[in-house]
Amino acid sequence: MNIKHDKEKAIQIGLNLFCSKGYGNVGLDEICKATGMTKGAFYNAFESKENFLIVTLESFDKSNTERIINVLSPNNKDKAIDQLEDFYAVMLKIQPEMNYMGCMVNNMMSELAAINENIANVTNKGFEKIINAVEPCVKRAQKDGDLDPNYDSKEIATLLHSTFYGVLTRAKSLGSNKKGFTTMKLLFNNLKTNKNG
Amino acid sequence: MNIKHDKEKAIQIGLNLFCSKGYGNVGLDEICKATGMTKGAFYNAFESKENFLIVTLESFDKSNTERIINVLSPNNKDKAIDQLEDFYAVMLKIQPEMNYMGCMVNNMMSELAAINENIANVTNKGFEKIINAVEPCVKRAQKDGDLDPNYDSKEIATLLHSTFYGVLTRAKSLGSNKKGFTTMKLLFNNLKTNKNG
DNA sequence: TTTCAAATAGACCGATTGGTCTGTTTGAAA
DNA sequence: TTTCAAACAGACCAATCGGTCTATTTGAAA
Repeated sequence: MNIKHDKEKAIQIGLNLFCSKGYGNVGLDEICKATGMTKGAFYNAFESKENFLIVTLESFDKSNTERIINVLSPNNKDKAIDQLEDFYAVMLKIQPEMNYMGCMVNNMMSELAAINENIANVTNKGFEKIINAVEPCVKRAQKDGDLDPNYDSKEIATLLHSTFYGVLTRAKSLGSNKKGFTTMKLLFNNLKTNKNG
Repeated sequence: MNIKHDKEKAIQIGLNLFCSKGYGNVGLDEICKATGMTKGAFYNAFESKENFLIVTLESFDKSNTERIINVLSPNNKDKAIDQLEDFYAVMLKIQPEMNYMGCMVNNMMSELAAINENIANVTNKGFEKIINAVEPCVKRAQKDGDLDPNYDSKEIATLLHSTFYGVLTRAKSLGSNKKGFTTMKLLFNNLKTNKNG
């Protein structure tokens, strides 16, 4: 009985639903319909809707962190600062085709952290992981002289991600990522030591 | 019969509830309990829960815009750049005592814009109003030589507010505004033309 | 004082929520 | 082939959702 595969698929579908519609706006019936599961199958695989959210969040966390580390790892072609700028540009670019899902950690943080301590803890840790994944590339950009080495690399990473979340939220609401590119570009231009870079 | 006063009070209470808990996480029973209204009184005063949200959003919009314009208006004491920096610092500082309400426009944008076109329109307009309220002060800071005049003032205002929303969201989740001050400070330091200002 | 529409109270409604429970199917191990 | 626990189907549940409805109260105008 290969149930592992179906469970993973369900997690992916849940991730899409939660990100594009929000946790409270998606009911169990919709989850079951979208995943092709019945209540029986769902509750055999997951403890509760909240547990499903947490499992889904952890799945996002893992794959997202891996992708960031992969995309921002040192290579011989790209400068660190360009990797950073490209990373956010690509993430923003794909939003329309992924239904403006944005960043699940931030989405759930915004919707649920204030009323659910459990989710607050998970999302806070998820945020921290993202920062830690971005930070090494920031540090390299600082060593390259493209970002000011006098600032803490983790704080720069935090600024990048905080701004990006604000940008994603507005893109989702506008149904357009166009203005977001300008905002991120402006942030990078101001962070760079060489303003004509 | 002076119902106007009660209605305004209800709007303020609703604003607090929606901002600190989210729209979907607050039911009509809770609204009625908090405002001291009955269902009868509530539905006599407002068309629906969604209409109540919109009225509440418009109320926030109005008072928020007025406050921004007031706080960021030219005066002989403060430089424009300091007004801007102080404004965001104060807004962040008061978050703990206002139950980390954050910015209602952004909160509702995040929670509802993707599934409710009506709310998306209202929040997009609200966002625009905020930017327009901040922009003149940015322009003065550019004239003062404290912000780079080569950038569009509205885009700088958009960057400020987008970052601030990311900061507010994380502060709410952490239950602490401490890290937020650092992030906003870092943004301002990088935006300023005189980095030792 | 009488009148009457507006305001209010709160029982009530159908729909939906997350979740449970019982019976059935499945498939690997014995 | 028999066995049996895990997986599954889906009817069912109490609680809650936003909202309605009728009876009652209110208070300014006549």
